[in-house]
Amino acid sequence: MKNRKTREAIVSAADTLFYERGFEATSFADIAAAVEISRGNFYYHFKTKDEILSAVIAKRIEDRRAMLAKWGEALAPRDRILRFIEILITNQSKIMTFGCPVGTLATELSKLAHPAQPDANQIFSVFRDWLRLQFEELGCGGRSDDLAMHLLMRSQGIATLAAAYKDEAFIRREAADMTGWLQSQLDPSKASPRPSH
Amino acid sequence: MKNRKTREAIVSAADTLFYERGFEATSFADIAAAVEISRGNFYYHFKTKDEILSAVIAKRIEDRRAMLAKWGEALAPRDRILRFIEILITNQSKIMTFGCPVGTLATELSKLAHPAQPDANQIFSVFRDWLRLQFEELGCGGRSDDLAMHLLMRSQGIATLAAAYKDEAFIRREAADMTGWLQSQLDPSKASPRPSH
DNA sequence: TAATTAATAGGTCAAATGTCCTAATGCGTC
DNA sequence: GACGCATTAGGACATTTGACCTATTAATTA
Repeated sequence: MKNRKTREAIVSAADTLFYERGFEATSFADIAAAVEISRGNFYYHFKTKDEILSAVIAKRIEDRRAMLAKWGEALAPRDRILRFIEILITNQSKIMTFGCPVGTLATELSKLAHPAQPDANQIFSVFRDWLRLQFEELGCGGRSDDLAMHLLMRSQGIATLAAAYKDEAFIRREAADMTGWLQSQLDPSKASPRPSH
Repeated sequence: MKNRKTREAIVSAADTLFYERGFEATSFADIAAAVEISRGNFYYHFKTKDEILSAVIAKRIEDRRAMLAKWGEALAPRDRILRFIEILITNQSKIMTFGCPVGTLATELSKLAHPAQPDANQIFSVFRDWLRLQFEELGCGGRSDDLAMHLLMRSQGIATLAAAYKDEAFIRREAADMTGWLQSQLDPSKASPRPSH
């Protein structure tokens, strides 16, 4: 079926455009042009803009779940968390240009009081729940969710400032500090009070 | 002159609306309605939307400068930084609903590739420079700017997650953790590796 | 091959938006 | 009181947007 292929192309293009320009700033025509289809064809697949948004959010959730599942197969819990921190380095240039795809969408939908806001938060929760699980496996018990939120918080803060200042060194420095923080949490005895500063 | 009064009312209303709904999502009509003036009158004061944006950014910079100057008179450097952290608690409910006014504007303008983005970043820099100055006064020397960025980073991360999850306890917990971090930086000997977690 | 469904193209529509203009009104000065 | 400038009102306009419709083509099935 050509159906699925076109549909996926639309969702993929919308995903990119929503990330790079924002949800509101992206129009039907923009997406249709990116996929090189007519607006009519577009309407055949998605009746409303909210429908595309839902599809994009679903795709993002699925993509992240798949990524984390891959890490789960190959890495130990501690290394999985380190890999999470490394995303900041890996996606450096995109983050410096467009910020964090998860955070910026959640923020935008929050301001628009958009009904899909809870769905967008689910993308956050994919990471939150996964991180909590890693900390639990590492024996952090009841602190695990707090630690997960702390890591998420740092990622969001780093992404926001990185996008504002376009400062590579800042990202690297804070990623290293995050790693130091992680070690101090998992191995309190060896912790240094000044990890990298 | 009535001129200035109307102008200030417009900028003030635009400031609020840009914060609560975002820049793009706020229309001329929205602002005019909020001030209860006609669009024609509006156009007399501001010819383009970008002109209003500039005025709003200038106002935000001025407001923050004034706030920080006040703190400078009454508080010691250390307490000034603590007061900065307290903003998160003081503005809790607004932050949980609309995020950080500084970060969300900078992010939005960044995505729109808006020419005023550097101006919006100046609001960030008001805090960054001020925080750096406090750390310098506290004898942190060359680390001062990094420490300032670290505090900004945490504020942004907390605001983003607070807006997503609307979690008061999270804000309080992370604000306390930030305070602990501050103490560990200013007074390394007494530092505990697990401030609050 | 004929019939039916899936998919695409392109045009239309009302509403909203940023921008601009002109006419009217207030208001201080001579 | 009359003049001139500052301010305000409200409408006009082109463009864009999300949404919708119908006609046409491609694909599948009978």
